[in-house]
Amino acid sequence: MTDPTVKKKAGETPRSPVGREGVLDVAARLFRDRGYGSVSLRKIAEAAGIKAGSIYYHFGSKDEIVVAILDEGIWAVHENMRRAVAEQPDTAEAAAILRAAISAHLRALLDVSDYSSANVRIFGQVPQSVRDANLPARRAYQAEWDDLLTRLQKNGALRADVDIRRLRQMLIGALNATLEWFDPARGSADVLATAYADVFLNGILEGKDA
Amino acid sequence: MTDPTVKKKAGETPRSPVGREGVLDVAARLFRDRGYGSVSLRKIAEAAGIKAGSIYYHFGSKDEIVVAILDEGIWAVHENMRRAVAEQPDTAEAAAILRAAISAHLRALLDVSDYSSANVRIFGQVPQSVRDANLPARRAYQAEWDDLLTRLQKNGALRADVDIRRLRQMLIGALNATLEWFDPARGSADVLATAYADVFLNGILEGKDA
DNA sequence: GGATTCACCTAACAAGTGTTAGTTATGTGA
DNA sequence: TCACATAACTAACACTTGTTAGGTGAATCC
Repeated sequence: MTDPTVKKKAGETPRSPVGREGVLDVAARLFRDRGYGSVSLRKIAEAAGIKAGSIYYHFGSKDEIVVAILDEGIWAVHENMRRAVAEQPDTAEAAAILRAAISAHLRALLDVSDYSSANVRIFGQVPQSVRDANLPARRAYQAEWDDLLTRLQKNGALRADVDIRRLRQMLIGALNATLEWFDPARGSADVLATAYADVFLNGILEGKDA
Repeated sequence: MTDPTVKKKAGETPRSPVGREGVLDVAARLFRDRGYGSVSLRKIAEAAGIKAGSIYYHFGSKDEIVVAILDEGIWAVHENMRRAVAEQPDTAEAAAILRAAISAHLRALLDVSDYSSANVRIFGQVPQSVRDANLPARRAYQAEWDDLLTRLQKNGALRADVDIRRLRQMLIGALNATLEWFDPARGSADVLATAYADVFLNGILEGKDA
């Protein structure tokens, strides 16, 4: 009577495995929304549709999950930003290159990657050992920005008197802060990126730009 | 033999009470450094030099502590910023007023108040009910900024095409983000405020300012 | 000097924490 | 068909969590 090739009862979803990736996806969103200390393995498991103990099939500890999320988060912004800059034509002006980088960073946080937004929001809350594990990736991304800004300054496009390291901290910090209030229903990440670039490039005082 | 007016044994500090304020001071610093979910009442109590149960003499719940810290934090920045603007002479230029406000906000976070920095860092992690309790204070402070920026724009000092609400979010967000990396050993909050104001007022492109 | 108040203490509670060990059902390759 | 790998499961562990009830010693007031 019952087809032997169909093992599931009617009405049951085939129930494909959640897997390591599914756990990470769900955990990244929870960490981003509620913070590191407020998210337990049982909450992650429940949101993923499995039981807490099962998480240890994929990960050795809670911190291992967090490190994986933090690393993937940096990788995603880094890749997004690097590609956007590389895609600019050789003839591109300094302003256009900077705009592309700003937009890429912002879109990674607000549109593309839950991992990137999770990284920004929980990095300051995780144990020191977890932070340390994520530091190399962070530093590599910062170096990418420093290289770009230094190049533009040497070309004479940026003021000579701005400290590159501090400028990078200001820029990334300002962009990351959008996570605190950005509402996709109120405007796109792209429009926001343009507004940020306008202010950073030309300032807000009347009558100062070309 | 022993003086009856001296009740403590020699070597013992008079042991003045920690009190409500002492608990709040210690809690604000812990919340700021470790995040909301990672700080238990027992950790607060230990840091304050009392036992966990004793906290309930001063507060009705953990959330009551957090709300008190968040409110005090906004009050401190708000007061700092309002005073700095009010102290500007009537003849002050728009740029000078804005610089004063920026500097006041930044100093409140980085120098003056552990409560203000705690607010910025944990607001996004606390339960909805706690957030709601702090919202009126937040909105009042935001309105103060919006008023200031609108006034400067009407005077023609700020570009007419910048959206005030978004500019305020950009400004406060950028300044708040300094908490993530600021190191007092590397430079004062005042110097940092000047650098931020320079960028926001004039931008970073070469050859654009007066 | 007795009562009261202040600021703490101890001890316990039920619920939730990360983690481990052992088990089970499903699918795949030989 | 048997062996194995995959991806879960259950049940428990020691510990931590916010919170409560009741008790204690010192200072203050009448």
